[in-house]
Amino acid sequence: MARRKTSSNGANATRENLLKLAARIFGMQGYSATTMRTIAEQAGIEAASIYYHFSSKEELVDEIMEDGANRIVQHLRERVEALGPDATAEQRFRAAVLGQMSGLVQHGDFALAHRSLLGQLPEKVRDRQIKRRDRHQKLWDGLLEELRASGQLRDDVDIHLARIFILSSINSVLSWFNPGKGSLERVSEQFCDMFFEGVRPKSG
Amino acid sequence: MARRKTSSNGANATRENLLKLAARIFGMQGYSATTMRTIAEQAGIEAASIYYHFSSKEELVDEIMEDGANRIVQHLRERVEALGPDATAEQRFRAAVLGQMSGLVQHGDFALAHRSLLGQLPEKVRDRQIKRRDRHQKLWDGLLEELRASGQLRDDVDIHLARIFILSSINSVLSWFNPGKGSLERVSEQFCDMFFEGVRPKSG
DNA sequence: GTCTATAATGGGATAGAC
DNA sequence: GTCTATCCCATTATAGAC
Repeated sequence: MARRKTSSNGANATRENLLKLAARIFGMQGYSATTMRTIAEQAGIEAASIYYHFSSKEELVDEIMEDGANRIVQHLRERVEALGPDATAEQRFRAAVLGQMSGLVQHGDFALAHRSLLGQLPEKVRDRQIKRRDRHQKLWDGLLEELRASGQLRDDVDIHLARIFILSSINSVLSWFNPGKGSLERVSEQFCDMFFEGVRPKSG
Repeated sequence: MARRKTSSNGANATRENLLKLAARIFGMQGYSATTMRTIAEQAGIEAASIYYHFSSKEELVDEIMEDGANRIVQHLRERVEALGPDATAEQRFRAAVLGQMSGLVQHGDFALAHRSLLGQLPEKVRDRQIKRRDRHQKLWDGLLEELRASGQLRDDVDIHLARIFILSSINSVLSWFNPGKGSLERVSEQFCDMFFEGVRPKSG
């Protein structure tokens, strides 16, 4: 995926392992509360050994943020594009909802880390992630404009508010969804149904 | 509001000031990254002086969490109960949506701190706040059940998912709403309209 | 590639003067 | 009620052995 240091295979395996472990711990405890010692302990090595793989705590967290965001956006894009060119706007929208949800859940450690760390980071790392988030929101605005062009979005609905409305719900799965009981497909379908039809009975 | 130490008026003013300042800093930087020295600096005193008002960093953050949650729930309850006993379920629901939103915005520092700190706290403090959140969710489930009893919530809509759906959107205002441009009344109304009617045109 | 040892810094908290 | 001075400990990061 990303650039590698000059090193053997064992080093890269350790590196990947450190990224995953660190993502989980950063996500649970926050940036400052997470120490290099704690990460090292989980990995079964000494803290100093981490510095062979990452030059600093900041570089480690930077890579976690990049990696996490990349994985989820890529997951979402693949799901939408897999529909092919003949899909309707609504089909694409529904695929995007499920796509983002399943991306968040599948890469849960990175997603949790990304969300919980955003506010707490060194400035350079944070600025890059905020720009990335803006691009991601534009992707969603595009999906909603397609929806409007195809006659599935009322004229009096504000696109930005509609995007906030659906994205808040999608992203909330991180805080409560339990893969053991319940399926994401069902959650995604119910959210989309509420989004399109509302909750009020038709013969109210 | 809460218990006071035996002290003069000046002490309580300083204490309140410390709570507010600390809430803002905790909310921005997280629990571990926020130092007693930083809080003291913002308040124009020395770090050691904080310990006259609070016995520890943990007690300080505990009081911020309690205070923040109390303020917002009370604000919401007042808005709903001000409607009187003859209000419809939908009127009560819409008042609750706007009530929670305006509570979050008015007590922004405490609300932000409460949200961003929840995962990072000493166990005892966290457990109490999680129980509080559960009670708050039951309040919303109650509002939704009233809605169903009054025929305004479709039978195939899951109450828990509907609660997550609307609460995620409400709570998101903390991350993006700018009181300078736009009114909460309008946001609340649009969210409620989308929630009840959906975004699809009636003659789709 | 990982270790031990350690440097340099900054954290929470306390003692006691004023 | 706030200060100065200080204790003790944890942190990031480096140096150099293996």
